[in-house]
Amino acid sequence: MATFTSKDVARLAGVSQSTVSYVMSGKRPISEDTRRRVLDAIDRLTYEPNAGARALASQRTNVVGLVVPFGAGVDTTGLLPFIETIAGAARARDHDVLLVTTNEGSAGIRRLAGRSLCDAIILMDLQRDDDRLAVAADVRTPVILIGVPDDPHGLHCVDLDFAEAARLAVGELAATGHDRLALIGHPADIVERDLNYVRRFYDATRAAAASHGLPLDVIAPVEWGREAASGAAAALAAIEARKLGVVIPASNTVQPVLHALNARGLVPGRDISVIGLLTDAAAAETEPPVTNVSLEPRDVSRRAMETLFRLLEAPEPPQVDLITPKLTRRQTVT
Amino acid sequence: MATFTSKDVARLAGVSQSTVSYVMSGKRPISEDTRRRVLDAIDRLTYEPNAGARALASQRTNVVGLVVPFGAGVDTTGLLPFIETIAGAARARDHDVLLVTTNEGSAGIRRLAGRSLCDAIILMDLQRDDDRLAVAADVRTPVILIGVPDDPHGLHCVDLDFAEAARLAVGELAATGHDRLALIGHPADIVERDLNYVRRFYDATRAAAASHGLPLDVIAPVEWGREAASGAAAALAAIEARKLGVVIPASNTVQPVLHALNARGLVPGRDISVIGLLTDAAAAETEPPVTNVSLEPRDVSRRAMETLFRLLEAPEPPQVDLITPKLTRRQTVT
DNA sequence: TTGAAAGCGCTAACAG
DNA sequence: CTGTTAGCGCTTTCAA
Repeated sequence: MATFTSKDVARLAGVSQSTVSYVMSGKRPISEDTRRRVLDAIDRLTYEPNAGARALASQRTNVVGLVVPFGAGVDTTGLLPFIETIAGAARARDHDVLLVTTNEGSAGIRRLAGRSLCDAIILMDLQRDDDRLAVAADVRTPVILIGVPDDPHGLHCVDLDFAEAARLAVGELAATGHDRLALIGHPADIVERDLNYVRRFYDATRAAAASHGLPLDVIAPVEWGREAASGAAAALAAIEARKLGVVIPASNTVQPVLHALNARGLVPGRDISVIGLLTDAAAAETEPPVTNVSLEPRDVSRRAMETLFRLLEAPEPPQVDLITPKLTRRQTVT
Repeated sequence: MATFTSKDVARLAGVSQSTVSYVMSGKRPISEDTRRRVLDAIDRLTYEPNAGARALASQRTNVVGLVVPFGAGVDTTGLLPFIETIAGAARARDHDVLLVTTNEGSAGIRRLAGRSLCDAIILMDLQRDDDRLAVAADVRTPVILIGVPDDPHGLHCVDLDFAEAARLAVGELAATGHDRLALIGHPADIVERDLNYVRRFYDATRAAAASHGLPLDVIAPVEWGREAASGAAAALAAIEARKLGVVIPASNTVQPVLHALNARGLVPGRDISVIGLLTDAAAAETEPPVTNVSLEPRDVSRRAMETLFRLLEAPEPPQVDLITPKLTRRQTVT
């Protein structure tokens, strides 16, 4: 497969190179006749425009930079749907996705922007006070945050409304007559990284419990995996309550805790209630299916991409765009 | 943050633009003195070379294209480690990763190659007879396959040695005195997609069972999730055997089947033996920890990237590079 | 409605 | 050891 240039297309179609360009971009009117000849030449040669040349000339790469949390022991559960949705939305507008990992820190953002590797950047997995934000705000390339840091530095934010999620969970447990609540925390390294949504959820849970007049025990940190889950279950078993309701915001922790409770003879949905913060798909697959507040990465990602493409057409004042979660009753709350 | 060009650096350092380029690439000797001045200028301006311009001039993008299986209901379990390892290896050599999803089909490969978006492509999730292979073989950009199709079309392949994995599993069950084996299959859509490794594993399991003189029941297809796992457990329970050994190559299916067996009072590791094909990390986390044949995406990815960078320096005759799995005894085989 | 031509920012001969 | 210069393949004025 030889590789052709727009010059070859032009020659074959008997037009100038600029005409080929204009046919492709639609940026100026072209007679139906020449347009046909050009398009015909394009696919007879299976011509594809050279991305580097195009980027150089047009200052547009048609690439979206995506900074994802790898490496650091992250809650990676919901990550794939984010990536997938973002990639899909990008392709729908003839853009590609360049992947950068979080462990590069701000250097990754500098590189994406400095080298003009992409037209816009999506930043995930924000810490509450993230040093990458200063860089992100400083850079010419528009940056969209998935997550809401303490200070967004004038950047656009999109995220699930974690405070509302907490309110929904607590509200449901209050409405079903629980007299005491417990919150199962995240692993220590996640808490230490001070991820924005973790704190947002905890704070709102506390506030909601207080406003319902319910005592709240916080069991944290709780690492991933079986052992830690057993420990958490033991701690739950030790709580004195007429009717105890448990909230578990760490998706990965939900299933192990359900098992551990069962193993102690505390059947979720009968002896103890559990509400998890996880995707509907994941909630439907737990054993037993856990009543959940939705955490839908696809919705968040889609919204982020909409914002991104709007920003690429015209600048906009930054805003915080929160997506409302919903509660789905399954088998773990009575 | 204004953005500078190598001309600005040259001016500030009092040298020519080409000298700046050579300092960065190391492609010709530079006196210690000018090198210092240039490097100094570079970081005073926080200069970063424009990727498009560099690609255009050098015919090298410093980008690796990665085609990942999204969308199609894929066994997505082990995907993240692949991506992560590949991204890391790329960064270690100053390359970035451009993500393309499988559901674009061969068009994705055409685009990556045709637009010169990357220097090399890694293709995952191959079907045994994949229409993308013809395109991949036709294209100037080197392509590395993770997986081994029936006909590699002269492309480099890297993968786990699934046949050896099957032999290890069957051998272990034979050695521990099992008189009958069962293989739990994949979901129907995965089988229909005719993924290369699925067939390789099945065939080798059959052959190994035969060579040990052990009867083998194949229970397939088995969908993801609880219900299908119960069905599979029922089928296992119905098999007449003195000592039954089960092999489960679908990572996602291992845990649900273990639960389902337990629920029927068939305790894995006591009443029935189970060997899973999954990563060591995942195996250690199942309940109970399942004896496993390793499926280590990191090793495979690392190897693929080594091959890729070698190929970028000099062409090489294609080869099939199989990574040897190992068996780890945990608690589900007696 | 179309063409000619000037760059975009870099690399890599070629020349000294 | 370093500078000059000719492109890389595209987009986009400017002119017609």
